[in-house]
Amino acid sequence: MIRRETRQRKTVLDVLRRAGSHPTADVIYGQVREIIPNISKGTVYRNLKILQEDGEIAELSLSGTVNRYEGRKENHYHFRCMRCGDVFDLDEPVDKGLDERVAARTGFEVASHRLEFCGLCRDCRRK
Amino acid sequence: MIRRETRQRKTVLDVLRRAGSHPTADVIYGQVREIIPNISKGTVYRNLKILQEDGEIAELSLSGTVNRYEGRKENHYHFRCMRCGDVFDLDEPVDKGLDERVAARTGFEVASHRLEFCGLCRDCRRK
DNA sequence: TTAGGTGCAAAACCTTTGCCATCCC
DNA sequence: GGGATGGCAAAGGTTTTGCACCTAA
Repeated sequence: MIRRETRQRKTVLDVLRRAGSHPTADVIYGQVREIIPNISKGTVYRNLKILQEDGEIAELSLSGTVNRYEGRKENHYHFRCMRCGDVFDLDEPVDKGLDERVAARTGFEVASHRLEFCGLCRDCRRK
Repeated sequence: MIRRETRQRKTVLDVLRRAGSHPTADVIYGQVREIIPNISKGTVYRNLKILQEDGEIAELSLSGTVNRYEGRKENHYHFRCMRCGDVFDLDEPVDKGLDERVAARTGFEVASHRLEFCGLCRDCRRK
């Protein structure tokens, strides 16, 4: 399947890259609609899926039912505030050897790992 | 709100504790129904939520839309096979100091962390 | 007795899909 | 031209909820 460059797909990617956060599909849809007012939700979902397949973006399946997306490519870790629900990127260094150690110990083929912290963010712990 | 001990809630917890895996709500529903044939799905969902609130069980929000649940209380890590979708518990030692290090670095209050590996399980990598 | 719980069914959500028109290469 | 995409709306699947009836304490 040869990908075609469409305005819709490009805009979805742009919005996500510029977001700097981890928006839900619905939030992305809202922002894209400011640029392409008649874009449909189905198109946003389809393109989010395609961009994932192409490795352009990643789907974050953190807690909760709703998926969130992010545009960064390098692996990094996340912190989710249990009060406000916001998700932050962390600078914590990524342990590159972790995958290999687990692979050696389990016999599984380890492709990647994902580390998520949970607690209260700076703003919420003050309240 | 004072909790009452009902057969339904007790059975949901029992099933999950004995499962040793990470079943979806639907799978739990199926197994509970072998014991209480006329239990409703709503009750299973309600009790899964209550048991979470009480810290008896945990919801795993790994990839995919469907939530999975587990009965273990101590922190431990998971491996998800990207082909068969199964989730395995790992023996990998839990890094107890990790939360504190991140807390010190970020100023967030870190309650816990969750580490998930992704790849191919032993069976699937052979195929 | 009575607040909490259950069953049932409908509603609410999020996401995917089918279809046909449209657009890119 | 022809296959990839988009828009629209309906379908699909999971989870939540309202309500009347129970039931544990």
